[in-house]
Amino acid sequence: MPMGERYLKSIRLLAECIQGFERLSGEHVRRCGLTHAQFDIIATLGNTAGMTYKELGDKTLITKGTLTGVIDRLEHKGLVERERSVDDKRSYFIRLTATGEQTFREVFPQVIAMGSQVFAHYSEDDFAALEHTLAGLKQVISAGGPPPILDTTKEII
Amino acid sequence: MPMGERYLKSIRLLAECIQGFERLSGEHVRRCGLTHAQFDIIATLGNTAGMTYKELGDKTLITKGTLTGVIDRLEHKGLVERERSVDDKRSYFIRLTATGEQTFREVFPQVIAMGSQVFAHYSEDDFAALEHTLAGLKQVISAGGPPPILDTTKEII
DNA sequence: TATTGTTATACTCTATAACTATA
DNA sequence: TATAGTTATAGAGTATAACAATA
Repeated sequence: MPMGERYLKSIRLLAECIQGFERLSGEHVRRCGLTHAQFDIIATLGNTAGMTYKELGDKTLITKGTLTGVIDRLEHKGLVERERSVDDKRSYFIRLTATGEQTFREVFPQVIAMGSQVFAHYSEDDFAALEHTLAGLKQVISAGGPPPILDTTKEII
Repeated sequence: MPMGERYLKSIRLLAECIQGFERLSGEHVRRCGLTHAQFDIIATLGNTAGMTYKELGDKTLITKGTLTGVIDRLEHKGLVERERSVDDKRSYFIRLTATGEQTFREVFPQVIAMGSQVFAHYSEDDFAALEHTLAGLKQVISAGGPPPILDTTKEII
């Protein structure tokens, strides 16, 4: 294998892990009538006082034009609500309604329970190793290139 | 943190890694006028003699109804071609055309080169550690639960 | 002038179910 | 009867650009 493709196996594994996890969690999400994007929003807003479109878009990687549609549908379902920001009148705060909170508390634990079963046999060391390697990976990826120093001996985040 | 949520950090990291990687590779993919699903097909067909819809659907997790549309658009662009299977006349083989092969050889190396830069400072040990943890993760996820034995001392695949 | 969010457009993906032709 | 792929439907996500209100 050419050295330029050395990382491909990792990326393939990464993609397969995500696909697999989403396939498992997707059942619970869809059972509540939520799409993946909608669940992303609910999960992002859960346990917060709300945030602006800008923040929501940055966290979920949904562009503003698309976000309006997703929020519209969630608002129509009565799961989120818009409120004008006091500081900046161009801006809206989006937050979960009482119903939205309820959905969050129902769906999220189901996904958590499913994940808990998957990871039932992971030890503290297994988790630590997984987090350490993923944290390093995340850092180089989000930097768009290698970091100044890659210290593999301690936790990065 | 409740023990039931111990794995959430890993999943968040996993999702962020994939998001970050797709954000980087997405540029190259879109620059060639391909969508993510279309690139999946091109990448899956690359370096193969072709495969049936069933196989393509299984590998890319695209359901058959959707797959017809994706293949239609790729065929319309002249990147793939259908050919009736000899063994089973219900079945089609899908393979890259010469143009499709060319696109594969153009786009894929660009994504590879981008990835190579990202992973430039990864050592052989870094790759081994990453693959080992991801392989274990993939196994428990695809099994939908814990594996019979989780042997963390050797490579799983 | 720049930014926040909306609207409009056009396309793609998605799941689902009914359909055909083969097996 | 069961399977491979198509078609039809309806909804949802996506990028993009033009736009209004505000900063």
